[in-house]
Amino acid sequence: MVRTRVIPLAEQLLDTLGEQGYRSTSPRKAVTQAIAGKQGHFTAEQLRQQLPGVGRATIYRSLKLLVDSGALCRVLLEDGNLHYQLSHQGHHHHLLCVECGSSQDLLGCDIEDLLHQVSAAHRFQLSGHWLEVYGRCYDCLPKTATG
Amino acid sequence: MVRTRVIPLAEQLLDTLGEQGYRSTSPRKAVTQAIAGKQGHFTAEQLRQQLPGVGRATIYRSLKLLVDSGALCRVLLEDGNLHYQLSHQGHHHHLLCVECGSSQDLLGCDIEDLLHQVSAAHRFQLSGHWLEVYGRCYDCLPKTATG
DNA sequence: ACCATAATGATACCTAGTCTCGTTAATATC
DNA sequence: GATATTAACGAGACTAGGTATCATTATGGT
Ligand SMILES: [Mn+2]
Ligand SMILES: [Mn+2]
Ligand SMILES: [Zn+2]
Ligand SMILES: [Zn+2]
Repeated sequence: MVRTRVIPLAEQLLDTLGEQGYRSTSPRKAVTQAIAGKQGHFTAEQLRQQLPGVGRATIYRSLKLLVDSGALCRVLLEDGNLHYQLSHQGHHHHLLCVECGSSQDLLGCDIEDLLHQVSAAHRFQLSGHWLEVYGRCYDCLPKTATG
Repeated sequence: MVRTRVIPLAEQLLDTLGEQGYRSTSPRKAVTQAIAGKQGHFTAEQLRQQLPGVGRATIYRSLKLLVDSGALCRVLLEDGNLHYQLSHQGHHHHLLCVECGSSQDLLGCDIEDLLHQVSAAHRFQLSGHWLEVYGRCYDCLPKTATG
């Protein structure tokens, strides 16, 4: 009997679903394990190729559940492609490197406050927003001042 | 001979393309006229239905040219659908009403400054961003304090 | 008027995602 | 542990939105 290593985070994801009444099925175990092992953001298609035994509809259904539960966040790349990424906190945004594709969480940003202010000025009742920030991460900056 | 009314803005859009070396063709005239007559945002599909004589590829090609030239901006609705809208100024953002679908340009917003600050704090070289703001416009707010 | 070629539209194709529906398997109850 | 209920599954058809191909047409320069 092979002892498969269960990543704690995967169990946690599954538990989150369980608390919402969703059953703990083996496709969901496979999906949550695969996601828990991911470093950066990924597409549904990548996940699908990694889990050929799981049906396509199930992949998409699981992603939706995890996004709705807050465990995953959607990331819109500059090229328009939608990726997914583990969400370690609540609502937040990403600094996406157009060079290496890495993403950093945007921390200590009072964009919400700013949006509330300007919304009020426009007599607009703010209910949500979508923000993505593109550029180059530190590792991808040209290291010297001249080319 | 029918005298079709040419909307000045349509000519202006066509001129913009002309300055970039693109020919003034009749499909492009049809597209720019249709767009010039639009009030709010619209989808490629709506434009296509309005112009059954223009090929689908041409609709998309024209939209791309106009976005690239800065005459149109893309607007991402909360449901994920991509719309287009005349761009009266340079880079800017929209307050999108989830009730009536209207959009206001977000003015006097120093989000760029804020993003530069926080990017610098993350040692991130900012090159672009995408922001959409969702909520209710003044007309769609409940008019009284109680339900 | 003529020419080079940009632009077009019909069509096939593609990617990402949803829907349907008959089958399977997870949980609750006994 | 057996049974019943029904959530969840997967195969596959389908859809929306958009792109690639390519033979034909129309534009703008001379
Ligand atoms: Mn994140
Ligand atoms: Mn605008
Ligand atoms: Zn990078
Ligand atoms: Zn409204």
